[in-house]
Amino acid sequence: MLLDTPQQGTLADIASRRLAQSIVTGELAQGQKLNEAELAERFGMGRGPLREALRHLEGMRLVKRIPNAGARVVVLDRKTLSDLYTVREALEGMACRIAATQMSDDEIAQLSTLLDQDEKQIQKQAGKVYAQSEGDLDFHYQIARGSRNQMLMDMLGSEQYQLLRMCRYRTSRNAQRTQPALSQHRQIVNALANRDGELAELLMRRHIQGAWRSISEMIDKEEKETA
Amino acid sequence: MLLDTPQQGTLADIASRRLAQSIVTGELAQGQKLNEAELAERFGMGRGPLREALRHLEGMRLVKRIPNAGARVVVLDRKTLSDLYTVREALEGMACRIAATQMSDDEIAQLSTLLDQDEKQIQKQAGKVYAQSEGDLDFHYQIARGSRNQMLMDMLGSEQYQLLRMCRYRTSRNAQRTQPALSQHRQIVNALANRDGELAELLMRRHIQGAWRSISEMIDKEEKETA
DNA sequence: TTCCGCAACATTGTCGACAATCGGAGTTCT
DNA sequence: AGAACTCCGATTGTCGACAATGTTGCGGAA
Repeated sequence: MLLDTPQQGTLADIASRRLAQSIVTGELAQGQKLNEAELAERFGMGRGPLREALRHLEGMRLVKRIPNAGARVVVLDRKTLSDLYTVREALEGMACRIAATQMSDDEIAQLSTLLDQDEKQIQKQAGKVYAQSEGDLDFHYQIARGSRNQMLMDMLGSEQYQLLRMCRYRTSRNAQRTQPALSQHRQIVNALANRDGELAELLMRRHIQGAWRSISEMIDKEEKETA
Repeated sequence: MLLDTPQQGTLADIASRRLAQSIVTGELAQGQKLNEAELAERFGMGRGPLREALRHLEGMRLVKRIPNAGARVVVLDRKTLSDLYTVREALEGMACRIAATQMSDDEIAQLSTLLDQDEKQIQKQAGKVYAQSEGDLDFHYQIARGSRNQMLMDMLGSEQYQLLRMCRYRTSRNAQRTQPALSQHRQIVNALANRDGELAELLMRRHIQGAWRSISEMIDKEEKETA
């Protein structure tokens, strides 16, 4: 995978990664209070590095800190997710537009190969998960890289995709949107291959809007079940 | 001003704000090494809170940290600024599109009033600075607020605008772009008043592209002078 | 009974000291 | 002379203890 960060630096960095992992996978529930002393002990470190990690996660929007009252795991309610997908639409649309002029033919071909692999995996798993899987994120991240825009890559990579993964862990059981998603990916690659940035941006934005509609419906169902 | 943060919380927050201010105004030069002990003493606090502040500033992209080697003020080279303006174009374009459907008539009217004030100030100051001034940022921030998208507001407010202000302090002496900028702002307000989100987005994107071209030329001149 | 205040507890915020690591000056070997 | 090695000072990373702040539950008064 291209999104994980195996290299281990300071304790604060390690704590940051471990916490991010726990939050994304749902091991730490949304809204859960994060006790500094407890976490520090669990990770075998002092509270200093852990506090720095919390600051970092706050910047990544994975936790919300309230002065003198501690940190809690962020809660992905409907509004927050809606906002997230809107921002993604803007950023990935732009990335896609630029990628159409900046990516090499080789990179675009690799992107196509990636989709072939995904398709095989889908058939093997009988349409289990795709738009919910890491393969999808790889596709999007490769396009972000294609923009050659470091800030764009940072924003999409280190913040947004973590939140997306978090959202997916929460709602992964349901949701079958693999076929339309794969088809849309193919269209996007076509536009990139034709160096049509405007079309590529349009398609990417539509793709993300579609993903949001799918997630949104899923949230509706869940709310009805819960109620 | 709507962008400053007068409320004082923990020492780390105070340090963060003071450092951000010093960096944005150029009091701390770009690329300058930030010594923890020295800064902690200057601010009259321990190194703990200061380190947390540095983590926070790293998240805001105002400083760059290298493990075991300290933190330095970010350097806004041509590529970084180019990336920044591209991201801004995407985000503010989206904000503008949504604002066209979400802002109240009253808010749009206030926006228009804001421009009137700016115009007066320009005439008084004989076209001194505008696209370089905080008035411009106010305009953009009001539109971000109009999107009703908290994530968008956070990104534009706490990160991007700080970098923009930093860029402006660096290049404020030159650059006269007040008239076209004001005119473009007026066009945008018109589109908002007509509830034409698509046009508003287009105009905002052009406006930011124009701003980047202006900044870019300025950087070119500076480089020639320096060389 | 219910609401308010107060006190004891739990948690966060801060500091100073110690350990680990990095960069550089001086030295030595080829 | 140039390059690499080594040691030393400086700086960052980490920890444990203390202070400040929030929270909780108990008891008393209306």
